[in-house]
Amino acid sequence: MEGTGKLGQGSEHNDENAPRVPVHQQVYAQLREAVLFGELAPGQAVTIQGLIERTGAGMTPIREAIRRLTSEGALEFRGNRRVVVPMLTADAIDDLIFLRETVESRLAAHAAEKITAPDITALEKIDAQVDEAITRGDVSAYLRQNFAFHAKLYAVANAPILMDVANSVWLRFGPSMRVVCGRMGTQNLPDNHKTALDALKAKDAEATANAMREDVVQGMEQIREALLDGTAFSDTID
Amino acid sequence: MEGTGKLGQGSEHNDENAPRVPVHQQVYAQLREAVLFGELAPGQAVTIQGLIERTGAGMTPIREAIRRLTSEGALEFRGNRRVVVPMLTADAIDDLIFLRETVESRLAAHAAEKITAPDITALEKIDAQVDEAITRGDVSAYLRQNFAFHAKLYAVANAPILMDVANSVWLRFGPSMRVVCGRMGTQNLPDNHKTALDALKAKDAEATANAMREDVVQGMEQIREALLDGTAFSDTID
DNA sequence: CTAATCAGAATTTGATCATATTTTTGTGGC
DNA sequence: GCCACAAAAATATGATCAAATTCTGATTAG
Repeated sequence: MEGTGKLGQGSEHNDENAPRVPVHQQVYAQLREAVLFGELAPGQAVTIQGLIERTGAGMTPIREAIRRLTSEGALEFRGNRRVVVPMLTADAIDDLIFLRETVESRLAAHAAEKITAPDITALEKIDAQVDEAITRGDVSAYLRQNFAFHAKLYAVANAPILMDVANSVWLRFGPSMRVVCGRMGTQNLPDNHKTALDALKAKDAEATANAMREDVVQGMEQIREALLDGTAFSDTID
Repeated sequence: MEGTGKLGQGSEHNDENAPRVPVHQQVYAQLREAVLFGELAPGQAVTIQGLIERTGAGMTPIREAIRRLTSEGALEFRGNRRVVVPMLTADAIDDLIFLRETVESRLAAHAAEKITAPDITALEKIDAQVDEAITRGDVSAYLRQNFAFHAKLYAVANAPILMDVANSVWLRFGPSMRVVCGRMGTQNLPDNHKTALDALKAKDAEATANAMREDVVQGMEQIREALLDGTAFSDTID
C-alpha cells in the first residue's frame, strides 16, 4: 500500500494541461474528507506538526486549511491553541436537526424545479451504490455514497449560500455519524431516496422537500438517541 | 487621526496580564469589520499585498484571515487568485432572507427562554443608541449598533452553531446593506426592537421570534428592492 | 493616418518554505 | 507539592519561486 498518505500528484504521468491544485487546497480537501467521513474521532486533537508529517506539506498551507475547516465548523479552537474535532452536545444536535430540516428541504425544492434527465440518472446511479453499501454492511461506503447523493442534489439546486450552510452542517455531525453507524451497522439506516427520486421525476417541489425532510430527520434522530444514551461516545475522551 | 490603521496594541502601556491576541486574529477581526460594516464595497478586490501594507502584518497571518473570511462567505474566490467582496445576486438575496428569517427567529426564541434582567438592560442600552444613530442620520453608527443588538441577542441564545450561520449571513449582506443605507439615509430603516424587548421581558418565545422576523424581513426587503432596481449598485463594476 | 489588436517584457501578486521567536507543556529536582 | 528548566509546538517574518496581469510598442486593418 502507498501508506504514508503524502500529497503530491505522484511521479507518474503528471497531467500536463491540468491547472495544478495548490497545496493548501489539497490539504483542505484531505482533512475535510477525514472529518466528514469520521476518519477522525470526535474529541481527537489535530496538530499542525502532525499534519506536516502526515501530508508532507509545509506549515503555511496547513495552517490555512485548518483555519478554513475551523470556520466551517469541522474543527474547533480549544482554548489555548489546541484544535480538536468537536464533540456534539445535546443542544447542538437539536440545532443541527433544525438546520438540516429547513435548509435541506429548501434545497430539495429548488432542485426539483431545476432538475434535468441526466441529473436524475446520476442520482439513481448513486442511490444504487447506497443500497449496495447497505446490503454489504459497508459503513464507510454508505457514508460516502449517501453524502454523494445529497451533494449532487445541492449541486442541482444551484444555491451556493444554502449549500455552504448544508455542507457546514454535514461537517459538524460527520464524526458522530460515523461513531453511531460503526455501532449499529447499516441495517437501520434511512434511505428515503426512492421517494425523493419519484418526486423529482414529477418535478414536485413540495413532495421532494418532504421526502428529504423525512430522510434527514430519521438519520439525525439516530445520532441524537445514541448521543443521549451516552454509550456510543463513551470511548472518546474529553 | 491614528491614520495608518496599523495593528499592534501601540507602544503605550502594554497591558501586562492581558493574554496577547495573535496577529492573525487581529487581522481577521479588522477585515471582518470592514466587510460587515461596508467599508469595502461589493466587487472590490482584496489582495494579500494590499493587506500587508494596510496592516503591517506578515503574510502568513493575513492568508489565514483571508481563508477564514472566505469560508464564512465574507469574501469570495474569484478565478485563479483574485479575492473579492462578493456581489449579491437576486437569488442570493432570497436565500439570505430565508436564512435570516428561520435562523434568527429561532435564536430569538432561544434567547427569550434564557434571558436575564441584566441582558435586557444591556439590550435597551444598545437600542437607545440605535435610535440615536437614526435621528442623527449616522449610517455607520446605525449599522454598528443594530448589529450589536442582534449579536447580543445571539449571545443570550447560547446556540453556537446557529450563531455561526447568522454571522455568516450578516457578513454576506453587510456590504450591500451599507450601499443601500448610504443612498436612503436612516429614515426608513426598520426598528422593531421595542416590540422584541417587550416580548423578551414577558419571556414570550413566540412573540420574540415574530418581532425579530418582522425586523429582519423589513430590512432585507429594502436591500432586495434596491438590488432589483439596479440603481444602487450601478457604481460597482464587475 | 488613426485605432485596434496582439506579442513579449516588466511588474505585481500569490504560493511555499525555512527560520526565528514566543508560548505551552512535560518532567525532574528540591 | 511546587518551581525551574527543557523540549515540543505554535506563531510570525521574510526570502524565494512561480504565475498572472498589466504595460508597451509595433504591426496591421479600416
